[in-house]
Amino acid sequence: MPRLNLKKAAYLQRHLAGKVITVDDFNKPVRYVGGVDVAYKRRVGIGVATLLEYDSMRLVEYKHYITEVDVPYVPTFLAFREIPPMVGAIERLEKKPDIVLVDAHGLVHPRGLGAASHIGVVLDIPTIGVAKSPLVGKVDEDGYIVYKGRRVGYKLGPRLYVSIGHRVSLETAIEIVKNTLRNSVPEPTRLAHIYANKVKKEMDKES
DNA sequence: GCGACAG
DNA sequence: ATCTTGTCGC
Ligand SMILES: [Mg+2]
Repeated sequence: MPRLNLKKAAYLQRHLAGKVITVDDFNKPVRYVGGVDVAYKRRVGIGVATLLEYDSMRLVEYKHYITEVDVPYVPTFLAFREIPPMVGAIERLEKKPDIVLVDAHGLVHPRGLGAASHIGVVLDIPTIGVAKSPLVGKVDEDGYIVYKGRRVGYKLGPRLYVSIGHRVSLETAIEIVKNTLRNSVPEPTRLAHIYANKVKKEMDKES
């Protein structure tokens, strides 16, 4: 059942954390921004990836990927639960996003590898972590999330925490997320969340 | 050792 | 995140 060896999982996270790139390394100017989220129906995960035009925040396309999820949710190990459905959905996109917003933390993590960074390193794509609640660290007077003496993220709102995922600097990540806001909520992940739940409800009718 | 703890 | 319908209010 719980196929998750926390000992090995933590080791893998520390290993991959060393591969996280914290400087801008993506196509500029950004044309397409992606967003990913996952909804669940029992043990079935429904991952959704959206792709929007950066300048207009208009949805261009979105795809979903359904897969069985046997890994339980364990704080700081979220990636092992959500990466499969998220990756499946991202790979189904016809166009490729220049950077992807992930509904989770990136560098704001005990071992420096939240799900947003984990996905970025594994797929080698630029990512940004956009979480709705804190995980670690303290917010200083300027809004930066400080953890172990390092500025790992930024609190953009009461329910919005931004952090480096992969191949992007914190300042650039903050700027990009700001440009995707609609009523204080990142549009790419907001839509991914909505579509994931829509697919889920379709499944409810049947089973 | 105790408590916190993304989604 | 999920379980779960209707209902109050703009
Ligand atoms: Mg989510």
